[in-house]
Amino acid sequence: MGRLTTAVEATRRPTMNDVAKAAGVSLKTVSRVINADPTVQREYVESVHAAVSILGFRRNEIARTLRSGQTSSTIGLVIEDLANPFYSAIASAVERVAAEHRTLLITASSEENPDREREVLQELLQRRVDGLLIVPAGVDHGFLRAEMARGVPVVFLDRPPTGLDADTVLLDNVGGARSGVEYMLARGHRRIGMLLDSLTIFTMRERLAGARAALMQCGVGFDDALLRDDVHDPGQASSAVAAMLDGHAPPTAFFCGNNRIAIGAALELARRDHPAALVAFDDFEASGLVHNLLTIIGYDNQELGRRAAEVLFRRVAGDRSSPERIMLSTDLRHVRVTS
Amino acid sequence: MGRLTTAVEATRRPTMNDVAKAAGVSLKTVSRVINADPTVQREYVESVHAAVSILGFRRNEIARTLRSGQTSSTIGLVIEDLANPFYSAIASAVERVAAEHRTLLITASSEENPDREREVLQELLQRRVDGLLIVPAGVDHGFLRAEMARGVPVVFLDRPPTGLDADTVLLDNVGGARSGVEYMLARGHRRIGMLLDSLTIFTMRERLAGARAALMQCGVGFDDALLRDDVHDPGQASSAVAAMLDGHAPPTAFFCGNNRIAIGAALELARRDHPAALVAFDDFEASGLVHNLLTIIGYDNQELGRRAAEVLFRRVAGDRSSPERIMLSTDLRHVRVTS
DNA sequence: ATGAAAGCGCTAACAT
DNA sequence: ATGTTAGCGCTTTCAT
Repeated sequence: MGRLTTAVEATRRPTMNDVAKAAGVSLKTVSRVINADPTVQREYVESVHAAVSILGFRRNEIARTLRSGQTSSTIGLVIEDLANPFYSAIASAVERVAAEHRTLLITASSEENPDREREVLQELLQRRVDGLLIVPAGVDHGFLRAEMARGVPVVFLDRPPTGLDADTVLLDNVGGARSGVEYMLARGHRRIGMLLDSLTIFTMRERLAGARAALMQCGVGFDDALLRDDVHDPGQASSAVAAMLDGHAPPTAFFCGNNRIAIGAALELARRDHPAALVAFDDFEASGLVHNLLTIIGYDNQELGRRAAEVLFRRVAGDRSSPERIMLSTDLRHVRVTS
Repeated sequence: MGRLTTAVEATRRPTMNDVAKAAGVSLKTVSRVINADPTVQREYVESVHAAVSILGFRRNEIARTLRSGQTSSTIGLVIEDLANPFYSAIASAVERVAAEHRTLLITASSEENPDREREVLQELLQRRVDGLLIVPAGVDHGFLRAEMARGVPVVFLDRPPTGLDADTVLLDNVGGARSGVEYMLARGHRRIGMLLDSLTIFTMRERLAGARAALMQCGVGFDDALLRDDVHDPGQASSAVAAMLDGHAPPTAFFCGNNRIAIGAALELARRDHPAALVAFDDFEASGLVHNLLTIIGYDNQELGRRAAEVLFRRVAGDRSSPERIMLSTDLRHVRVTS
């Protein structure tokens, strides 16, 4: 018998009412104690705390959020893929800022799928998050306008929104790419292979534009034969490098649109012991292992997330000034100067 | 006047009641339509949908969760640091499984701080998550027992819980380390430097034990002078390697407790053009850039998160069988065979 | 300083 | 097939 009753029976979770009964006070007094309202007798405070601890009471945030109307102390971050270090750096920085505001972070991956992105945004809005941070997968975000009007702050990172005016934090993609390519040109390179992910991605278009601008300004011109887009991973980057090196008039340098492309390119060069130079967007921890001349177009990769989160929490706190556009500058990091 | 009233006024969010009025039906009919209850006249279904779309109604999940009692369709993952690729791989895999269950993921970093870990767990429980996945930072988790009895499933990953019996998914740290070191011994290495993060971390103790077992079994014995623990990042790993190589009777090989240590060690060897061999836990994307003989003690780094999440959702679905202990095997990956 | 009553937005139980 | 009533666990009036 005893064993039966003490066995795994889903013990009902104690509510404030249970605590009130146990402590011999009213429900409201419990609420006051839980919320550290100073207008409660010390005696009551103590007995409530005792009851809380005995019963294992834990306030139901769901109920609190519903009644008090507004803040769920939760924000949502929509990115492409948490496994990619670029995005996990953003998530990590956002989470840190959120913690300072006693807010939890829901991370959701869109997997570059606009439909999935929309779905995930709906789910986040249904949960009444206090705000949204979005690395847009590129569709129209007009459907968020109504939510924003209802007071849900939305901040875009890394890529601007489409069909919507909202706070946005971007990198200086054009400037970074331009100065990286200018550096290659200054070192005498004239044939620079361009390795980019899909040009449907805003950052890739911008980086290509910056690179092109440098080439044009220097009078070298832009050779379409040296461009490979839709390079999604290191393996494809390696193949692209291999193909270009095996072709006519191979490049003497490569511009890599992101760090995974840089790793793939460096691997192929290492395999061939080829001396081509590399200039690449995004730093990565193992960059020092590259034996070729390597110039990184770098930036503080936590700053993107941090700045965006800061803007978001300013909005959550009530700031209704017009949308902010922040552009983070990049710098050249000469990882390996001699090849 | 018109401009004033249409200006940014926090439009109240429409409720089911508003929809009901707009559609000329009862609240409950709206609820039925929203929940796709088939017992509603087509005519009503249509007018409700119309009202929903005109008003921009979005069901309040907070209210639904409160009333229907149980599932918030949210789970929590507590890790050390989202910026570390080891953890972001876990988070990514968990998120994928969660999405299959139409569940969102709250990620929270403990930053290796037991107090923070506890805080974060409290906050997650207050939000009534459907379940918890924890990479424990190493304190006593007995306080979770009451929650588990109340039906909140908890699964531990990468490290076992303390003071609690619960589902746990681990890597074969001992076996992996042992076979890695055995391989080095078979290649003739007798002085193997050991680079590990803090030995307060379960995985580090296990990996050390495995390495030690291989050394003892082979009759080489364990030399404390070759052990460096508390190696937290690549920089410290580089320094440790430098110090050992500059000392008496330097190692001819290094055992690296994780991938960040491996990167630091490889960097130092590359700087010196030193031929020491490396054997390292965890694969990393840039491992191919290492020029030394490199053997990786690898595993499917998404599997840890995936398996743990699968167990969790089985529990959420009601499985009350006794706690499961899953151990994932490792394999040796010979990244660079000739040095 | 404390408590009683109402109600957040929704769903469950029970009519009709 | 539809509506009415009650109530999830809490906070917010408003009394006392």
